Amino acid sequence: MDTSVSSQLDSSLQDSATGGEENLSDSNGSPSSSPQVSLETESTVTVVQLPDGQTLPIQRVIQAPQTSVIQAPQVQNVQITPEIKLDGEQSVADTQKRREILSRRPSYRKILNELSSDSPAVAKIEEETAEDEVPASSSPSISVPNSIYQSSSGQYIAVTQDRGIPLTSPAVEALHGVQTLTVTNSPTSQPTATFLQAGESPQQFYIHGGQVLIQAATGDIPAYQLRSPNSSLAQSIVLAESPSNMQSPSSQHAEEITRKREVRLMKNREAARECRRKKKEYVKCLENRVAVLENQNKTLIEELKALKDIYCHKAE
DNA sequence: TTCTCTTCGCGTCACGTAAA
DNA sequence: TTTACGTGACGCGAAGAGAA
Repeated sequence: MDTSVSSQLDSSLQDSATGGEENLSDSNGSPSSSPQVSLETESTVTVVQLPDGQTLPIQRVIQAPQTSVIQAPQVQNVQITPEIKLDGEQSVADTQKRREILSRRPSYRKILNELSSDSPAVAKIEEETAEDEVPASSSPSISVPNSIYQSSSGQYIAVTQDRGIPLTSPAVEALHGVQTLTVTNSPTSQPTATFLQAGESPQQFYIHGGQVLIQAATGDIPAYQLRSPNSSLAQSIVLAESPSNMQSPSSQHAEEITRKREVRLMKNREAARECRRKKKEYVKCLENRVAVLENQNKTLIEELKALKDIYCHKAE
């Protein structure tokens, strides 16, 4: 199942063999109950230190086969960020310090990518989530997801694959019922952004990453929630007035502030979603790593047992 | 069936960091 | 210095599980 085991053995060997920073719970019991063994290799003699303080000098009795986890040819240092270590004895007084540490922790993408550079079996987090975003920059044709969205007031907006978007929504009353929106690719837009123009209507629909920003010519600035049938995620529509139809400068300023705030919230919403996704991936990766290290620990213990048996057998 | 608890995901705020 | 971004923390609601 886990093909990453062998590739990760080398990199994480030091940690488990020397009782490194990671506090792993073995399947046999707690780390304190499992034997702690340190190996010191000199030129020809290997000193095996047992948990009871006893040391066993082994003079090259056997050569561990190449597959042995002890004979790791290229041991790499695995960066274990100390922030990951959870210390149950942390006092309340250290909360602030801990917060500082946590806030300076590199992003999950960075951590995972570092891990993956140590061991290629660890999947990298892609720079961008390409699964649900439209590669507008790579291709002039834009594929709009075939989705039906529902606003918070129960209105439906259908997005069809032939780039037309028939709308039957009072939310866009200026469109007078069913209209088709043509998709235009703004040269200045972001790669994943799409502008929609509603026929001859001055209304512009700005679609980015599942979010729709509607520029309305008239009316208030209601906020709508969109629901994609493919996901349960509620997505918001922000209606922003076009600059051609402004009232007093003060209200214009207020609306500008409101619009900026809505855009910021929308972006932050997306960012939070992405951050959670990365965090989940990161946690999954750590869990895999724990499993691998536990496995290694087990193997090392068995190997040590075998070595002891051989040694005792020879000593007799 | 109803209530309670737990888990999960979301949106928002606050803050730190890196880039412009 | 400003801006954009990433992320921890917090609160909320929905969904599921278990008990009464």
